Amino acid sequence: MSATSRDVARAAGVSVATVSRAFSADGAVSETTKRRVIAEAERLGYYPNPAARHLITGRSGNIGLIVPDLANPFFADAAKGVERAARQRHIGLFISDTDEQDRLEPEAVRRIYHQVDGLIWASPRSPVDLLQEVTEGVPTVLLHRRIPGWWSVSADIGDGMVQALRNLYSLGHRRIAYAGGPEHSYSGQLRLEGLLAASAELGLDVIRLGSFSPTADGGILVADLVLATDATALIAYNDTMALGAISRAVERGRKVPEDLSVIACDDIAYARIAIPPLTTIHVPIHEAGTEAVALLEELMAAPDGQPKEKILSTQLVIRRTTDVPRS
Amino acid sequence: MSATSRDVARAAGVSVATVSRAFSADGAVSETTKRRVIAEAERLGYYPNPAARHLITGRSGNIGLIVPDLANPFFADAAKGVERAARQRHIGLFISDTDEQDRLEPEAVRRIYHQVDGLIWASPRSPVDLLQEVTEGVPTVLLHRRIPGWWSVSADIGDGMVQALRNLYSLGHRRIAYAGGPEHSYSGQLRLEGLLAASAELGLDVIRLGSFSPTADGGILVADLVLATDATALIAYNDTMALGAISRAVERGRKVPEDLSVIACDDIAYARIAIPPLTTIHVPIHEAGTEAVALLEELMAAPDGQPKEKILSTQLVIRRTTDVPRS
DNA sequence: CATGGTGGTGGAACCGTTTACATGAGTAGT
DNA sequence: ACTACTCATGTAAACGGTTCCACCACCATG
Repeated sequence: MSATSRDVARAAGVSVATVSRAFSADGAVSETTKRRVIAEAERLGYYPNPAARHLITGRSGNIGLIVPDLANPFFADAAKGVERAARQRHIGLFISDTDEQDRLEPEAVRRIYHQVDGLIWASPRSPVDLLQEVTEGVPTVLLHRRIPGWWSVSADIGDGMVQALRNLYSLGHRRIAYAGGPEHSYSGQLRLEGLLAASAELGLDVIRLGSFSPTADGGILVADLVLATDATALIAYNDTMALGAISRAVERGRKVPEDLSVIACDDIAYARIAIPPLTTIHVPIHEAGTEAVALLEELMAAPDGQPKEKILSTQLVIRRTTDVPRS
Repeated sequence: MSATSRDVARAAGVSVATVSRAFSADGAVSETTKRRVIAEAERLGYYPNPAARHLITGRSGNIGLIVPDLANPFFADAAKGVERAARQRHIGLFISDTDEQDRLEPEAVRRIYHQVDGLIWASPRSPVDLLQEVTEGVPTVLLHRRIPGWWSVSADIGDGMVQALRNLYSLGHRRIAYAGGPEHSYSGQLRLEGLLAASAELGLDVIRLGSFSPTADGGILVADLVLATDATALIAYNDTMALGAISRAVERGRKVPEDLSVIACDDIAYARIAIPPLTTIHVPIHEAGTEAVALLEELMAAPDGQPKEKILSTQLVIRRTTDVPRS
C-alpha cells in the first residue's frame, strides 16, 4: 500500500540507512543525497511509519490528555489549549474522557499508557497512590491539581476567592453564601481555603450551602437553597452552576444583582454573554493547557529534573451580576 | 522497562507464540496454558506492545477525530459522543483541532493518518477533491457533512429550519430575518435550503442579513443589523450567535421576545439555562458522534461496502425567546 | 609516502509482536 | 497396527524503521 523506506532507498539508489538518516534531521548525510532521497520520498508518497519508529526508538511522538468531561467548557477550553500547543510541536494527542467517574481513570490511562511519551492528567479527586501506581513510568503533568513532588500546572483559585469575598464585602455585603462543588475535589479545597482565609480576615461567617453538582442542574438546587436564607450574595463553585442558579432565581421572580449578587469562577466564554453578564473569577484555562504541554516537554526531555509547579494567577472580573445589596 | 512477551513466555514456560495466542482471544491455546500465561502476565505487569502489534498486523486500534474547534460546545459535545463510543469499544482516540482554518486540515490528517485505522472528520467547507486526496487509504466517516458516495452522519437541519419558519409564521411574524454563518459551509447551505423552501411555501421573503462569524461576537453584529430593520423575528445560525445577539439587543434596551423573537440552532447545553431560555432547533449532537463511531466501525470491517449516510432528525424546541409579535 | 582522522555510506542487528508452517502427541477409524 | 486427523505448541520469518559498526575514499599531517 504505502511506500516504505526500502522503496525509497531503491528509487534513490541508496540504502535504507541513508533514507532513515535523511529523515532524522541530525543525519550524517551529504546535502545532495539528502535532496535526492527527499525528492524520491515525495514522489512515492513516503512517510516514515510511526509504529516502526516507535518500536525501535521507544518514542511515539504522542502525548495523552485525560479529562473528567470534554463537554464541560472548562475542560473543553483546557483541551483546546493542550491541542494547540501539541499541534505547534507536531505532537499527536490522545484524549480520554472519564465522564467525571474516578473509577474510569485507571482504565483511561491504561488505554493510552503504551502509546504516549507523556501524559497530562486533570484528575480532580483520585488519591495520590492511585495516580502514582497508574502513571508509573510515564512522565506526567497534573492539570489543575497540585501534589508535592509532581509536575503540575494549576491556577491560584484561592486567591481568586479572596478577591471575590473582599469585593463583595466592600460593596457592603455581610451575609454571603457559598455553594461548593463536588466533595473532596482538589480545586474545591482550594476555593474553600481562600474563602476561609478571607472570611477570617474580614470577620464574617460565610454561609456554606453544601456540595452540589457543578452543573446547571446543581445551580437550580443552589438557587432554591440560597433564596431560603437571608444571604444577599452568592459565590458559586463555577460559572455553569452560577448560570443555573441565576436562571432559577429569575424564574422565581428575583432580580440579579438587585436581590442577589452572584460571583462565579472560571470565566468560561458564556460568562461574558450571559444576561446579565456574569461577574466571575477569571482562570486562564487555555493558557493552563498550553503551559502543561510546555512543562511536559521539559519533563520528557529531563525525566529526573526537579519537579516544577506552575501556578497561574487569577483575576476577579466585575461584570453585571454584582452590585451593592438592596436597602 | 516494561515486561515483554518473551519475559512472560519464559516465566510461564512456553513460547512467545503461545503468549501471543493467549492474548488474541481466537487463539488455539489450551485452557490451562492460557490461564497460566495470563497469570504470569498479570504478575509481571505485561501488556502487549501496541506499536509492535500495529507494525505486524497493520491495525492500530485507534481512530482519529478532526474538528474545527473543540472550544465550540457544538463540537465539544460531538467529540464527547465520539469519545464515549470509542471508549466502549476499547478504541483509542486521536483528536485534532483545526482552529476553523481549512488550510490546517490536510496537516491535521497527515499528523494522524498513519496512526489510525479510521477517521471521523467534521469538515464544514473543504472541497471534495481535497478530502478525497487527503483521506486516500483511510476509512473515513464525515460528520455533519454529506457528500454522495461517502459515509456520513449528519442532521436534517433543513427540516429544522422549516419547522422554525413555520412556527414563527403561525405566531404571526411576517418580517423574519436570517443571520447566516460562515460562507460556503455545508451546514449553512442546508439551513438556507430549508429556509428557502419554507419561505416559498409560506409566501414570504426572509430578510437575509448576511454572513457572520458563528460566535458571540458575530451575534453582536447581527443584533445591530437586525435592529435597523423592521424584522420582528430573527433566526440565527447557531445558539452562540443568538446568545450574543440577544445580549446586545438587551443592552440596547430591546426586550426578547417582546420586541424580537429569536430562534437559534443546535441546542447546546447553555440554550436551556440562558435568560430567557432559548428557543432553538435541537440537533442530536452527542448522538451524531456515537453514531459516527458505529458507522466507522462498520466501514472498517467492510471497506468496500455500500456507503451509508445516516441522517438524524431535528426538532424545534420552544422555550422563551419566541412569542407573538408586538402589536 | 605512510599515518591518522573525517565524513558519507552500507550491512545487519534489533525493537516486540503476529502468524504461516512444522512438529509431535494423542485419538479415532478401519 | 497402521493411517489420518486434530489439537496444542514451537520455530522462524516477517513488519518497517533506527542505529551501531565497519568500510572506504579522501584529505591533511609529519
